Amino acid sequence: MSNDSPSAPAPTVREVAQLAGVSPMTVSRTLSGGKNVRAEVQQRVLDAVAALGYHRNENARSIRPGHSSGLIGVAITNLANPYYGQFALGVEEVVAQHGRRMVLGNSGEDLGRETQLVADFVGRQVEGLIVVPTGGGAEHLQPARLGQIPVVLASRAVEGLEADTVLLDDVNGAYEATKRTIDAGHRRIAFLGNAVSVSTASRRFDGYSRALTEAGLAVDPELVLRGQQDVHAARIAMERLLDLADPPTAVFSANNRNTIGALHAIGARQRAGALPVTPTLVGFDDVELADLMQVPLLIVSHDPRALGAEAARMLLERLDGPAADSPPQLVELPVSVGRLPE
Amino acid sequence: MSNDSPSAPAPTVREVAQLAGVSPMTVSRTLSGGKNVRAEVQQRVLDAVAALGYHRNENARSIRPGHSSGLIGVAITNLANPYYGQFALGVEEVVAQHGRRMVLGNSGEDLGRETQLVADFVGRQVEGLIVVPTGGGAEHLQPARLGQIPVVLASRAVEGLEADTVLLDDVNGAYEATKRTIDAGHRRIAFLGNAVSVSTASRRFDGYSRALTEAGLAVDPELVLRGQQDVHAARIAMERLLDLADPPTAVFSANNRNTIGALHAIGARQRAGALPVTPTLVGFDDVELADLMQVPLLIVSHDPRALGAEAARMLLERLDGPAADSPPQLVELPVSVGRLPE
DNA sequence: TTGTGCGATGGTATCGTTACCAAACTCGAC
DNA sequence: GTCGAGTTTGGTAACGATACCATCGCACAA
Repeated sequence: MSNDSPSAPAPTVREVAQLAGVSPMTVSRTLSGGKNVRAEVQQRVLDAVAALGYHRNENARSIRPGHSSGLIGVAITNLANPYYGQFALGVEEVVAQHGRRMVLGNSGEDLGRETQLVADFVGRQVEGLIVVPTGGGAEHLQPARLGQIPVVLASRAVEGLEADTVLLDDVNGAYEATKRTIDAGHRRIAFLGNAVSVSTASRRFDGYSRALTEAGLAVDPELVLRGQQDVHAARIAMERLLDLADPPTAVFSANNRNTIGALHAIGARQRAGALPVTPTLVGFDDVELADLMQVPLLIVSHDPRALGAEAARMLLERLDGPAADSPPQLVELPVSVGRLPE
Repeated sequence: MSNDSPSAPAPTVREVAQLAGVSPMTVSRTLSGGKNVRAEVQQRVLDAVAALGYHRNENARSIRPGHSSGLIGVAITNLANPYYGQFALGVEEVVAQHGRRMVLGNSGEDLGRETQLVADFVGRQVEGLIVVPTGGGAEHLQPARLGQIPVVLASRAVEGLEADTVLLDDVNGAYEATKRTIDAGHRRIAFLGNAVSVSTASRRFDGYSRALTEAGLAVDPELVLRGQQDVHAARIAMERLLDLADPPTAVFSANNRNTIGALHAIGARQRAGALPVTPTLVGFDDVELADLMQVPLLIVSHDPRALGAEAARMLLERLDGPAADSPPQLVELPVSVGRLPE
């Protein structure tokens, strides 16, 4: 009902107090529960709050001793990947249940941006950090740099950094999926992966190669293509595999970007009638619609939302839990390996 | 190098000053550019900052007059939808370029949570808001409630709210796609849509029905199914259409959730060999892999990242631009309508 | 030598809020 | 009517950072 001047600053507790005819303290008390304030006075205060459109200044509150900001800083690598949208959702849901808010930044797989993000989060007095590390550097996450702010690493580990970490069971997922592919009779199984420096990529490669080795199969360098960070690069890599003199009969893809790229390459050749034998695709991460493709498919599936939720839970345990000083924990969430068709 | 006590509070400018043997003012000056501070003193200060792991408290800074928080509040409806991940990415990129940070909240299509989110953002002194409104209420976004904080509505408009708005060209996109479907010979074209209260849904329905009407076709209530908010509901709706005595030869789907659900329904029947005629699918929003499906498909595509970027640009124009008081603007971003196969 | 001007530095007050203490008031018991 | 206990209210200081003004010192010109 009231818009004083065109560029009035936000109203303060003082102005509310004046309008209600009380002291600022009474306003403050009313807004934090109303203990020891007469009901009639409370009503006057609340009316004044509504009339002025007053909101407590959380930043001012947060500089007072004992009070904290209620912010959780989240740095992820690629918001364009639906996987990380789900991850962020899981984080958001859990922290919101605990009265916190999420500040989200996107590093774009760039260590410099990640470092900047983290420094900014700290300056904003976040209570804790959840980071999907780009890898390639840990300096900016060391406790000496962060002071008392706890950090949880999600999805990827960082060497040389002691911190709570939540991962997927990458190694076993990749191992199990590759093993089932071998059991189905495949002998030439290729590998498509993202950047080697990313810990998920190397863990999944480890599972893949362990399964091959255990079955007495060699890891053929010709069939291992790594470093594809987006769908386009993955498609080109898959085309290279299809063009080999002796193409693989199955392909293990280490993440959903690579799976989608591979499906595009396969789909294009199918339509062109230029694919004598359709390779079996084994992919880590769920892909919407993948189950409808005309390609034999085995998915190692998991729930990124649960991953985010678990990271948030670990962080809140440090913040609110009793054992805030316990040693860093490592949690590996299970993945589920589907079944190959027929 | 230094971790005093197990639970030391974050160091303050005072402690840095003491360690460097200067006054807090000199520290402050050094950290904001170093004007009028001797180089040698600056170095001492910077050493002390590094030794203590000091970060300026942005919250304390932000309560000083003239200084603002650098935060942009973003409320979206469904982070699980890849579309909104891309949208958030567009926002983040643009605001980061302007030295701001994004605080992201997910409303889950719930007006109560949206209201709470917005109030919280205001309390945290965000400089501006970007909201994808759930619809069904505008009270919490009225200028009287927000004070001087500018708001940009994205993707969906809100009736009775004067605010900058950026939409897609929903009506024309739906009209054009429907028209091309009619031109291709289809006469029974169904409609699958999300909640009627969502403005995109009704705008796209408008375009659909206008195209039908102009072609002298009636909107058949039997063929219009609305209110499907997720993939599962959409699949069931599509199955109902397929079960009709006289099923549609084409289906217009108003968003990607409905498109994916419809593809699942169609795909399942195709595999079961229970689909005499595969209907043509016309869908708003891009869908990864949709182009590889064995279904005649026409996509009305657009770039959610550009939508987010545009919303951020409009907001920053209000904040930093010269014409901060100009009347609310409405921008409609173009969509691109593909071509029907053969 | 004295004066002038400028660069370097520190003291103080302030932003919005609330913890702490003191003061004023209410009510019932004697 | 007086006292004490409990409730309600307000004043003051402090959180961390910095704008503003005062002060100090130095170099150079007269």
